[in-house]
Amino acid sequence: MVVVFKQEYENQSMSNEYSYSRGRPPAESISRIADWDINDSIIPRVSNFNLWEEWADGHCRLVYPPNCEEAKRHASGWAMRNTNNHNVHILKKSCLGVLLCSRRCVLPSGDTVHLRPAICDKARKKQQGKPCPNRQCHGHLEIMPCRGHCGYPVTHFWRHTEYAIFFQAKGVHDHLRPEAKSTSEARRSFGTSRKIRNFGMILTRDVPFNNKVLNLKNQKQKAISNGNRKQYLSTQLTQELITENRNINSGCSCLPYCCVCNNSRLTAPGPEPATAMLQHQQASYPAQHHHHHHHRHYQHNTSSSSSSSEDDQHQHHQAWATSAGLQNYHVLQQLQSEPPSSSAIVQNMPSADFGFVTGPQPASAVYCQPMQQPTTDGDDVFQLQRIDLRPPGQDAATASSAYHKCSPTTVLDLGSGTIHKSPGQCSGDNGGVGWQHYQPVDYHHPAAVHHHHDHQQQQQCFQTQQSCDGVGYHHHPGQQLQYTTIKTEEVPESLDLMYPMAVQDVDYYAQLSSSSSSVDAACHKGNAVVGVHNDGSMDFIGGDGTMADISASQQVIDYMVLDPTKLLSNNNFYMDAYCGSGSGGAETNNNDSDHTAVAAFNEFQLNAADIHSWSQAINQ
DNA sequence: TACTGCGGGTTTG
DNA sequence: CAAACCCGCAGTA
Repeated sequence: MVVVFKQEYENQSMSNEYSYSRGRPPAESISRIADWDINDSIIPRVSNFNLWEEWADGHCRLVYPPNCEEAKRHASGWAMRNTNNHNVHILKKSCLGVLLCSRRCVLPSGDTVHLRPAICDKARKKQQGKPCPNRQCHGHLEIMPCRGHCGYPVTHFWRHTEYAIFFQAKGVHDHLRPEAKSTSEARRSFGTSRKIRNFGMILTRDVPFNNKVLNLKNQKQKAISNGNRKQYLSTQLTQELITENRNINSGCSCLPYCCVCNNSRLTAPGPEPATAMLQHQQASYPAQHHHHHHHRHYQHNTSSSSSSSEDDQHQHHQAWATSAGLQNYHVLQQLQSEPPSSSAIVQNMPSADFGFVTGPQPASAVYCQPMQQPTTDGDDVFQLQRIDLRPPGQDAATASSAYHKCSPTTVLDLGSGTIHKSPGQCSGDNGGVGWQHYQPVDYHHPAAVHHHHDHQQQQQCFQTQQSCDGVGYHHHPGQQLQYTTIKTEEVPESLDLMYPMAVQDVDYYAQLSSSSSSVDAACHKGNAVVGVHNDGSMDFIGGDGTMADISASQQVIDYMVLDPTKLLSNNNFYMDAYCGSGSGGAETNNNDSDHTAVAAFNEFQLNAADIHSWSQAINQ
């Protein structure tokens, strides 16, 4: 057996400057493509390891160092339960899905419920049927099982060798990420579900700095019981956020939404229509890769020495650099009026900690926009993202509620840097009509302090490739990120966005396998387009999904508006668009509208659901 | 009380 | 036969 661990190391500056994008593994992590299988009789010895991926998703193979605590614990953000595969050498786990509200309630803030199922069967049974944490909802908790692997739960395999810990995942989670394990544990330590209910509402309404307090206990315990564990966690903090989710199908070549396997429920209306899409897209959303300042390779002697001040800053930025922060940005704004005093922190726990996902998740990726750090000259720009510096410029609640009502008045094509304006329509297919085009303004790398945001954003907003056999990640040195700052002059408050774009620096769609060509159309992620309302709400729009869009910086593109109301109320709306025309993605879509639908659907996955990474980041 | 790993056993395709 | 699944047990926190 020829074993080649394809390394995709970048030199540090390169990784800082160019490397982050959706669909690619962390630049400092080795490729998720490996010429080994967990079931191989002989597993190669390796010395280069992947960074820890808490939310590993899709078909992937990862190698962790033998001293990786998370790997040793076979940890995962997903709720994975042990499954007996009658192989003492390989530990197999299957996903339990996520606990959802039976009514799929959406809080005024836009939050939804996504609790972590208990691993223990008995405890899990007790969870089900309990009242929804949303006090104003009369629904009950129910399990949405994972069917991400051809109709069966996603499975994780762990295999230990003397020199490494091998991890292999099969399937693509078709549901929301559950709350982070640390959050679940913390909540449990808090007490009964009744408390949860109350907490949930409090937190959802208020602050995002929640779990910092919520997990104090946990942290204490960890620190006490684990010696230098704490320090390790600070390292982990970065690494966990580096989680990169994209799918590299080595076994099943089905598309995540239109699995061509026999059992895929996604090809037909499933029992959980209201959430299937939301969940899938959420699940497919990569954990955030942020903050290269803390990036490090996993070597045999992994260590961390972040200063407290660094950590503070790190956490501070991280809250905004992660999609979770984005999800809650409006909540943060509310919090702005109050200094984050300890009491406030105690009272205000983020919805994330209690299993809420803020906002219509499909569109939550849109929230990344306010996070874009502008050049320092724009006081009128990016007020939202500067909550740490000043009071918010907009009312979050307004933005959230308005989100459901209107389509964007301003749309930024993240791929081309073109800004489109419209009077605002509420249609899901009004793409392009009436939009004005603004030429992108190229601002090269802004202040270094924003680097992590840049990367974060890039990863968030570039769709990842998924479910394609053999995904190649190619870097083209010497090219730079392009930052596009848009200042809307006519409607100053309507939109100010800057978005880091990888212009021609990444070949997202290089296919290593000829077999992937048939699914190119479905796999390609086009330009991410974000619409921002005057009130701060935003819609999410996908590009046309063609490769040309990736590098084309100023072309007019096709796009469609993903109407959150459709996403929430009609699970099949975009699904139909996605699957209906392409035979489950198994055939190439040549029709432009199909491209649009496919791309839009894929882009739909771009949500700011990485609440857990964010939570943990805050914690640690 | 819950998590985790283990392993016997059953069901299903 | 492989894979998924159920169940109980033991150790641990």
